[in-house]
Amino acid sequence: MLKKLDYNFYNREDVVQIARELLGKILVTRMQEGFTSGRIVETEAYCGVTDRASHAYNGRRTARTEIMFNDAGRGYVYLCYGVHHLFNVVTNAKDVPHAILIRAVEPLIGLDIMQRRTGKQQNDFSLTSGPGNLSRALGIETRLSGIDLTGSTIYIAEDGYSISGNNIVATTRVGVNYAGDDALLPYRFYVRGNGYVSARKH
DNA sequence: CTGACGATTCACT
DNA sequence: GTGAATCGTCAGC
Repeated sequence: MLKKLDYNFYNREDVVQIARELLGKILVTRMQEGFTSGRIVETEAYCGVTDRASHAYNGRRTARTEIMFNDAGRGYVYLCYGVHHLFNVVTNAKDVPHAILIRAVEPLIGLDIMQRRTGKQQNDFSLTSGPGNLSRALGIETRLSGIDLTGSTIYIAEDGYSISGNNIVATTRVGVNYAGDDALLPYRFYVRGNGYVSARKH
């Protein structure tokens, strides 16, 4: 049975620890097309004002990033390369702009809906591998940015499944070379051996 | 108002 | 491995 993660899960200080804990949890969307869900197998932590890789680095506060300065438990969705909708979870207290990028899930429910949304002919790993692909499969778009993750449209739940520490790989984040030394931080986590983990499996 | 560019993906060589 | 797609965002003028 599913138990939705509540405000107290998101409203904690250690964004890196939360990113690790999100592995094995279930991301659910309930849209017009129906119910879809997938188990989270890859995440990245973004540590706000002190993290050069974060959109909120150095307190950069704009219309787009404002949602990260909001209270915990919201979704932050933004458009990347004009094409891809990337889904993040906002954590920690109001005015502390921590966020966690969900980079890959393993599909659980609604495979037919996911295939329809993505137009994929086959059900291969690419269906929900990578932040752009999983958002498309689950129907997540930028217009949903700011959504309350304790609501019923998008939420994350646990079902008792857990991943042992030695099956969690910690490594550097993808596509953040511009971040100088912060690009070297081990803020990316994924499930060892899972086929849905996106590029650069080391 | 303008220009540069991105927490990516995919087709093609 | 390389390059194009594609457009909202944001700094700078």
